[in-house]
Amino acid sequence: MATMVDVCRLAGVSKATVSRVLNNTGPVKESTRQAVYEAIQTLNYRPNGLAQALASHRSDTVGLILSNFTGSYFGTLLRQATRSADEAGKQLIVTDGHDDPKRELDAVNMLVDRRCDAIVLYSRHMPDDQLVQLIRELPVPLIAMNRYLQAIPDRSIALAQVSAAHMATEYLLNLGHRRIACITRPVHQPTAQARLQGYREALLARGVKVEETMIEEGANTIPSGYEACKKLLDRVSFSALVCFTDYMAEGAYRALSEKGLRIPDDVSVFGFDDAPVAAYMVPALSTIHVPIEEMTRTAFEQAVRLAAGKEAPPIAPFQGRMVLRESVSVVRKN
Amino acid sequence: MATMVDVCRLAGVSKATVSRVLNNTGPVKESTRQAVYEAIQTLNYRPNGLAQALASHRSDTVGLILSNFTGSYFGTLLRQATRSADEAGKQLIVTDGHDDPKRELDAVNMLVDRRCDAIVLYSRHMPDDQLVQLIRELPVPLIAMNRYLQAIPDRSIALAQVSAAHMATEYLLNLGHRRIACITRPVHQPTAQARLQGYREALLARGVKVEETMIEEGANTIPSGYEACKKLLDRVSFSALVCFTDYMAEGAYRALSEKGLRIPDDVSVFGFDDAPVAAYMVPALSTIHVPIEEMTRTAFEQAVRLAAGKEAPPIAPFQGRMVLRESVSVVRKN
DNA sequence: CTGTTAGCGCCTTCAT
DNA sequence: ATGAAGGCGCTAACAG
Repeated sequence: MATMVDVCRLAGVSKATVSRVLNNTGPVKESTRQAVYEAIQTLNYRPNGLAQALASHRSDTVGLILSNFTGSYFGTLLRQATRSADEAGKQLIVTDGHDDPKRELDAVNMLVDRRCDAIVLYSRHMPDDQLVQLIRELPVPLIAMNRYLQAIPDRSIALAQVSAAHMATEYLLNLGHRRIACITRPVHQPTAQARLQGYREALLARGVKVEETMIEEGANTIPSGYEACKKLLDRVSFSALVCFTDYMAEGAYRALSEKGLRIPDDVSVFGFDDAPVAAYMVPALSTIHVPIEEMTRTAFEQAVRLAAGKEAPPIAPFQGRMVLRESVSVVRKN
Repeated sequence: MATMVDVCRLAGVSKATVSRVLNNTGPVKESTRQAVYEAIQTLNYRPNGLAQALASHRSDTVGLILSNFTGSYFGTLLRQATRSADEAGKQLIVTDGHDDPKRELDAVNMLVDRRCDAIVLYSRHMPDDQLVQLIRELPVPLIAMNRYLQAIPDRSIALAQVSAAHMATEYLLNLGHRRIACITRPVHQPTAQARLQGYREALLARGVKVEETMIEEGANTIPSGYEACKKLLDRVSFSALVCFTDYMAEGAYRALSEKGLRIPDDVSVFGFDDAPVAAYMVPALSTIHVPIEEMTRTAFEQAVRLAAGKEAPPIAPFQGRMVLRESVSVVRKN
């Protein structure tokens, strides 16, 4: 691999000059610029990114920490992340947080060691206060996705979870449903708590008693949605079902079908996320659209802004949007 | 951020010694080792990865180039990639190839500039010979996934596409089907060509004429599978349908359902990939299981092996495996 | 407009 | 067992 000095020799100039034409920093006579270009060409020279980063204190790199790579949700997030990084002229480094605060911390440290310009962390388990402290102590800007940290609203990207779940539940209530079951995500996750809160508040606002037996926990996967729905069917009767994830709704579809129950005639089903599959399920799934792309783009723009030392405004929570399709109807039995 | 010299001063030793305790290279008296550790501790020192890489010519980093992040296929791949990288003690850098040979080349170069120890490239469009040449010229080892490069079998990971498609088609033939339609992936992709070949060969082996009108192209997505199936339904009649992707099968399910056709009573459907959803579709989808995890693991192990300058054996193509579920049955009409 | 000179933070012989 | 010194390849003042 040719190095900068090789270029210097061949072009008959100093390293400073080569550096100048490389980075367009400072004036260079056109003729010498050409000479340098030629040398670069014939030597097939490419600057060493590590050396550049070490000397300039910028690596043009942004790190992304995720703990789940499967499923369209994170696929969409990842795709937008690569695009945003691209647009900002940054390299994206993706690392696994293993759904564990300790390992997420390790990941952050590795990224810092690699001198990332900024870090985007999608964490489900790290406590808010620990996250806030981490962000404050870190030598590079860190944006937390999937959080609303009111102490540092310019570092967090969140979805208005409570109102989104409220919206879906209320919609079912308006259709006359009173027995509304729920398949939640793992309840130890803040996201699940918030959605459950929205679900409960909507019911209570209508004077419908919340029965804990109507709530079953899944693990965000299709199989877990299937199992959770079977448990519910064995335990209680309901005319509507809210699933806190489209995947779990997919599993529920199967469980319902196996019981000979028809959607929405016998049971209305509401999902969450608006996964690409939702519109093609049979029947098409009504769900809450989550603007993942927009949120991801915002996260990266903010990260890049902070990395550049620019002003970075606080970011308001994003709103979910109801997408009504075929899986819900007015109540027909109760 | 504390640096190595800070540690030196505090511990009263030289950089060499600090380096030794850091990397466990060379002997150090136990007492001084402790002193160094303490200094590191109190200074909260973390070595600069860039500087380490620059000086040692190893970055403990492996690059992965992908052009698609959506869908469970790449989700699974990505998850395994992070795991494999982890196990090898490497950082994973994921970059977008944008489904374009030119941009894939850019991505490779950026990774080389960052001094990755090895690169794994999942390319769908770069011609074989260009790929081979690239691999030969590159200063770091590159493993091509989704390819069988017989010139360099130690650098390519492939699935036996032809036989997999053959297997599925033959199975349908054995059930008595003769009118077997096909929704293919974009035909300009080598993968699609190979699968089509398997499909055609199976039919011909049974003396069934291959009708081009029975073949429709999709784009690997649910919506495209839906559209392709609708076109087929408007054009020809068939008792079985082979989809070269489970996603497209999902779309086809919906199209079939809209026409009032039942699976498998009216039409048998065969998928490809064995996505997590396959077992939960209604009816559960019969498909070809592709060992993505195993292939990915192998790719990374090979990459790491090569990066370490070790022996790296040639890698035989992986085999698909039929997974039979509810979506196929003996022919009932024709 | 261009060259000189220090670093950036660490690794790595080679002495001692 | 430890230290001194010279890179790794590039950027960034500062002169000229």
